[in-house]
Amino acid sequence: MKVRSPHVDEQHLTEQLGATGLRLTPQRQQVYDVLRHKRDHPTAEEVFIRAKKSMPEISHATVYNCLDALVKSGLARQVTLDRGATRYCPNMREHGHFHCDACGTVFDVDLPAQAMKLPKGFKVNHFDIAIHGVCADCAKKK
Amino acid sequence: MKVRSPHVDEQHLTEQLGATGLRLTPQRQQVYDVLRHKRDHPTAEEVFIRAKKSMPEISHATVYNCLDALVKSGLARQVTLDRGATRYCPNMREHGHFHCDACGTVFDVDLPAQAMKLPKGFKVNHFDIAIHGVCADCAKKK
DNA sequence: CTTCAATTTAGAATTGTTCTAAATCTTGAC
DNA sequence: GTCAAGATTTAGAACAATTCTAAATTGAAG
Repeated sequence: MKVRSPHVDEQHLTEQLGATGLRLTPQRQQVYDVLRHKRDHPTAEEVFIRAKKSMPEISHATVYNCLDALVKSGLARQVTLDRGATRYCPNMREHGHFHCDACGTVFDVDLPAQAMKLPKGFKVNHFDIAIHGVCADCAKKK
Repeated sequence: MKVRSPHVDEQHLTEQLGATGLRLTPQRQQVYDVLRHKRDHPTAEEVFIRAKKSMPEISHATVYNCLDALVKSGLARQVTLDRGATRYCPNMREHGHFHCDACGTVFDVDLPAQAMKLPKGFKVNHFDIAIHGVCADCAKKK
């Protein structure tokens, strides 16, 4: 009998990963905990640095592997703004990302875009929508 | 007296670049022509290869410089999907990008997202909205 | 406890982008 | 026109982000 649940949502993690044919490993747990702990849209490098604090042997490649596993299993999302490094976000609710051109902070904002719900005082310069899916031709082929 | 206009929108280009304090150079013209000629959202590398066909001495760095100049002047947009190379798009109309997960093609699609206007038969897996602007704190500071 | 496949690891390799310093081109002042 | 000043281009080096590789480790199933 398990008495403690030292990590967030251990069972949920196992289920989601399992459904994609992946295992829950200590490293994946750790990476997920890092994302949940501070939701500031860290890059893979930042996740690596944070994860090392309580798991000093974790490697770069593993962080990328874990982030990919989480994304594939629907536990996290990639956020790509500009040309810089990809960022990661454990918020799976439908939402957009507001990037402050001045301070660089990335905020989650509500959708839909019709009248995009932004916190008071925010000013939009421009926004990009990227949709992923399957085009008509490819859908037919399958 | 100029008799021919060998390139698309030469005057428009000069104006837009000029407004940002930049000059219209043969290289910038060439890069812009490449983007306009085949609107398949090429990466900087692809633009480089195409531009070389009629301007063999053009360099890598110049292509990046030109693309940045076009983006800054509002003549093209960056499209960042996933972790790969940034793509470029000369369509300045408000629109989103549909990435086919099967064939990789990137299609322009109409907005707004309320009932996102997709071509018939397209299937959406997920979409990301990235908004750029200035947050309330930073707006106050200025 | 053995076997097999999945996962992790360190570090090398690759890819995409930016930087650097020198050469070239433009523009405006004369 | 000529010249100086500044912008732009160039090749290649440097850098940053990501992926790959091969060996070691781990975990699950029999």
